[in-house]
Order: sequence, then structure tokens, then C-alpha cells
Amino acid sequence: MTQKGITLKDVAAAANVSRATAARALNSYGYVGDETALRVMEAADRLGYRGNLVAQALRSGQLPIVGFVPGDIQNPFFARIAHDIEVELRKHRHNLLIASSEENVELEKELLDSLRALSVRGFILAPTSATDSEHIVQLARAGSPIVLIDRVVKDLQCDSVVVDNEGGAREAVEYLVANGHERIGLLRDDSRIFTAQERLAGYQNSLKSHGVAFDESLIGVSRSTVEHAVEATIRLFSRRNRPTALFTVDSLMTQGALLGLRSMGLSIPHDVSLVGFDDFNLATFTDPQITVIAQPISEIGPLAAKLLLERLAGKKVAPRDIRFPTRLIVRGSVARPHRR
Amino acid sequence: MTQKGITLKDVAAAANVSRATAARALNSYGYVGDETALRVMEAADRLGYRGNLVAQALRSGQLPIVGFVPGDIQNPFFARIAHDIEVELRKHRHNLLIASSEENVELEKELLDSLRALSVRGFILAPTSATDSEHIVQLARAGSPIVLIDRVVKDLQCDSVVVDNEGGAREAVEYLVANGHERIGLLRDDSRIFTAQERLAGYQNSLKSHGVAFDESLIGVSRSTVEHAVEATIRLFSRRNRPTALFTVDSLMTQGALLGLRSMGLSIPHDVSLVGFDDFNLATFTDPQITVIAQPISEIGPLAAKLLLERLAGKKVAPRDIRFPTRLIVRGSVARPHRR
DNA sequence: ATATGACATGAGATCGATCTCACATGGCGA
DNA sequence: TCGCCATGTGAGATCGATCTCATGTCATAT
Repeated sequence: MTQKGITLKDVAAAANVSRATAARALNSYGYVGDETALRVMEAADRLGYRGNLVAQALRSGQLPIVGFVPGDIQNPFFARIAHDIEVELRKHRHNLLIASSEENVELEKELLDSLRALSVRGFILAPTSATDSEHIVQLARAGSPIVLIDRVVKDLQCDSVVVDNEGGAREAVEYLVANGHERIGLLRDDSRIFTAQERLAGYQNSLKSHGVAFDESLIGVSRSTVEHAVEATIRLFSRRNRPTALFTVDSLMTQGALLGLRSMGLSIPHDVSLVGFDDFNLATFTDPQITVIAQPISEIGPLAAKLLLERLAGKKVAPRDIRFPTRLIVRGSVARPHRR
Repeated sequence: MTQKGITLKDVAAAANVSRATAARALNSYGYVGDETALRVMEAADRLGYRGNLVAQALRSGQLPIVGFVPGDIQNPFFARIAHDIEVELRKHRHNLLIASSEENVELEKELLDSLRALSVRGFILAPTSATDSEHIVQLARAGSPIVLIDRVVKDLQCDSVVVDNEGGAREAVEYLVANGHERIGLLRDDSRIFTAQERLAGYQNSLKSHGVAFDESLIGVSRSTVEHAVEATIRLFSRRNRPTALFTVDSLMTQGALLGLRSMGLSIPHDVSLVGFDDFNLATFTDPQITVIAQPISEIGPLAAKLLLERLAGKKVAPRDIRFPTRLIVRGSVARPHRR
């Protein structure tokens, strides 16, 4: 069934040389006679020889594969990054193996284990938990190059590419405050997640610096899917004395909030003002369009890939912590609150 | 740098047996004494032994990896399928390597080549071209199990999972005709793509069966991205005697059409009725919500994975061509046309 | 008592590419 | 002329897991 495949041995035989010489000719190292080299090359492409990557990997200890473990590949944010990483890696003849952790630490551990067993060369990782990081630290200690994206973890020094979550959240809340809001709701995901922590901090810092008291009852927690966010939004806005504005920490939650508010008959921005973290295509489809804190998504993937490739090439420098700024994009989802 | 890693040899030494015996104990085949087996197991997990998949692959000729080549991983349709496939494969300890073809035949060839060089065990593929299929046929002939999804190609008999594109398109157009439309526009992607051909056929067949003449000037062609679709929509609706209704062949195009029409100040469904192929989250976010032809996306990935796994397990049956039905979901984007 | 077969184990080959080392050959300086 | 070095090539080891085959033990049947 499975075709035999041309091996180096076949090429060597065809060129009437030993395997060693054939290898030398094809990989151009050591001494090889000019004429011999030519004969080998010629034989190789006459037979359509293509090296067996698995065999090479066995010797070198590593496959030309990089593992990517995002929180959720269906999240457009990660899908975009995955795509960008892949393009960058292909330029260097590497493959990308995506294993989505579903924001589940246990699954994350398993996935890393199985990628490790595959002897992938390096990892690009968006850790699910900022604190439960023992497995990642071990991975790093075992010598695997790692680049963290979107999130970092404690106890680990390695290259990372993240955005200014605290600053972005602060800017969002400040914008709402500037528009006269004080009862500002926050819809966030699990506090295990690094970005959730930072964005919460930005929210709190901003309130504090404007002398607005922090009110626990304005915080809604949800998993990062549209469906969960709908429910969380409804819960949050069903309480008495509901928020006049809402800040959502990622685009799926923003979409969920949109649906939830609509189902409650609350109109934006008339009844509720809304600012979301992370821009998304659909933000401009709705009426009104949604004001967001945009992240430079298109830069994250390529940069992460480059950092990793440098490590794979043996670059030894101190860990690089890249942090991109965010940007407020004002559209139409914020208005001054009504007096009741 | 890279940790040495525990090999079978280490385990064997620790358990005081030969590598052969250790292998037998761990993989439970052949004869092994009970006590010996226990000793080996114990040694294995005391040392934290985990087989080297690359070495295993060298012997068996195949890595526990399946390649997935979708048209575009950023398209939510394929992202969803990729995710589902991955989940299914993991149950069988296989990894999924995603390599997006960007709807480019040349890139598709390269990707398949590089996956082949990696000795992946099988392929799940959404071919970019329905006719330029020589490379896929060769791949199949070389013995690689292949499952085609969403699209099939000529000259190749293999398992496939697609939807009833012709029927779906027909139903969409029929619904528009039933609402009094005759000038029905079609926004479709490159006719190289299988689904585009079938959906065009459905469109034409439906018109014909209702005695509506086919008018070339009602057809817009665009790449399958929101941005391109916006432009194509604008071009299509800038002509004199524009369509009163539009049928778009996938969700990204539907979104593009939405934006394009809005930018031209055309309201839905007042000025233009709209039906899209493929349901999408945002279809319910817009006002009005969009009427669509839904495909059973959640079934495609798992089924494709299952079919492939069966082949990998050695199942020999005639190629299975699965074709799912589609379903019209009526929402609010269609109305009767105005008299002008 | 001896043959037979079920059970148990290890030595060594194998997968394919690459690397080390040993062995040639020839040219050139001393 | 001898010796050394640059050049060219091949035999064999190696990576780690697995498989074949040979060898060795016992217990039971004859």
C-alpha cells in the first residue's frame, strides 16, 4: 500500500557511491569530488529523492515542527495569530502544530506533554493560567524554547509578546468616565487568565484615580464564548441599580453582551454604553458600531514566530518581553448616561 | 541544553532486563513474566519514561499526525471544523497539523509535499480547485489515506464529506422567487472552487425551473473575504437596473455584502433582500437578522475524522461519499420587492 | 526418563540519515 | 626519496523503539 519511497541508499546505489558520500554531496559538507557530487545530485533528482524528515529528526532529536497552544483556536483572535505564525514558520521550512487548550489547564498539560513526546522544536503558548505554571517552567527547564503570547506566567523568564492590558482597560474606563458614567460594569473571564487580571487592574486603577468607588456587584464573570457572555450579561443587568455602561474584556464577550442587552430590550448607547477590549469585524456591522480598544493583532503572530526562530537558531540573549500598546477606537456605542 | 530524555534502554537497565523485554512489557505483546512486567512498569514510571514518537515513527514509517489543509483557517467555517477534527483525533492519540492553502493551488501543492515529507499518516483536505487535482490523485496513489471535506475533485475516488450545495442554493433562490423577486443577484467566489460551481448550478437551475432568464450581469465574483466582498457588492449594485435581491455563497461574503450595501445606503430588506449560504454568529446581530441556508457544520469535522481514522485502522471499503442536507433558516432579511 | 510445547528472555537486525574514523591517493616540500 | 598534508571515499556506529530469531527454562504427557 504505502509506497516504498526513495531512500538515500537508493540514490547512493544509482550514483555508484556509498551512502556517506551521497549524504555529503546532497548536504554539501566534507570533501566530495566535483564529478561525484554532480552524479549524486543528478541521481537524486532523477529518482525524485526527498529526505525522510523523521529519520533526520531521530538523529537530530527534533522535528521541524513548532507547537502552538492557544486558548481557543475558534476565537478569531487566536485564529488570526495562528495563521500569521504559520506563514512565518513556513518561510523557514517549519510546520505549525496547533493544539487548542480550551482554556483548560489540565488539557494544556496533556497537550504540552504530547507535543513534547513528538519532539517538536519549540513552543508558542498562550497559557491558560497565570499561576498554575509548574508544567511550563519544567518544559522550559528541559531546554525547550518557548515564546509566550498574549499572556505571561509567574516564575518563568522567557520571550513573550503581550499587549498593554492594564493601560487599555484604563483607557476604556477613562473614556466612559469622561462621558459621565460612574456605574461602569465589567464583564470579564476567569481570573486565572493573565489578561483578565491585568484588565481588571486597569479597570480598578482607573476608577480609583477618578475617585469612583469600586463596587463588586458591577462585575460579571463568564467564560469567553458568545453564549456564556449572553447569560452573564443578562444576570449582570437584571440586578437592581444596574450599570449605565459596560466594559467587556474580549471580542466574544462583547458580542455576547450585545446579544444579551438586545434580548433584554436595552438599547445601545441609549440605555447602556459599551466599550469592548479587542476589535472585531462585526464591531462595524452593528447599529450603532461598537467602540473598542484595539490591539495590534497582526504584529503579534509574526513577532512571536521570529523570536522563536531566533532561539531555534541558537540565539542566546536575555528574555525579551515585548508589550504592544493598545488604541481606543471611538465609534458609536457610548453616550452620556440618562438621569433616571 | 536539550534534556537527555529517558530512553527504553534506561528503563531496561533500571529493571535489569533487555530492551526487548522492556518493550514487550510496556506494549504488552509476546511473552513476559508477570513479575518482570511489573518491575519494568514500575521502573518506567519511576523514571518518567515516555516513548520517543519519532523513533517509533521511523520504524512504523508514520507519525501520529494527520494533516489538515483547509482553504483558509481564518474562515470560521474551517476553524470550527479544524477544532472538531482535532478533538476527535486526540481521542485516538493523534495530532492535527493544520496548513492553510489560502485558496492557492500552488501553495496547496507545496503544503501537501511538505506534509508528505513529514510522513503524516493521512490527510483531510478541502481542495482549492475542483479540476487541478493531479497532485491529490498522486498523493492517493502513493497510498495516503485522504478524506475530502466541503469539496471534492474530479478523477479521485475517496471518502468525502460535503453538503448539498446545489440543493441549498436552489432553496435560497426559490425562497427569493417565492417572495416575488426576479432580478436576483449572485455573489460567488472563484469558479475553480467546487462549492462555487455547485452553488452556481443551484442558482441557475432554480431560475430556469421558474422560467426566469439567466442574466450574466447579475453575477458578482469575489475572493472569499469580507473586504473583497464589500467591493464586489458595490460594483454589482452600482450597475443600472440593479438586483432586487442577493444570494451570497458563504458567510464572509454575506458579511461583505452587508457592509457594502450599507455603505451605499441601501437598506435590507427594504431596498434589497438578502440570503446567505452558511449560517454565522453575526447573522443574528444585525438588524434585521439575516436569512440563511445553514449547513450542519458541527457534523462535518467529527465525521471526516472518523472516516480517516477508520482508514488508518485499515478499513477497506468502497469510498464513502457523505452529503449532508442544508436547511433554510428564515429570519428578517427578505421582503417583497418594491415596484419602481 | 525423555520428549514436547508453553513460557520467558536476550542478542542483534532494522528503519533512514548522518557522522566519525580509517583508509586511500596524489602532490609537494625537504 | 621520504614524509606530510590536502583531498576523496567507504565501513560502520549512532539515534530509539521494535521485531525476529535463537536460546533457555520448566512442567506435563507419554
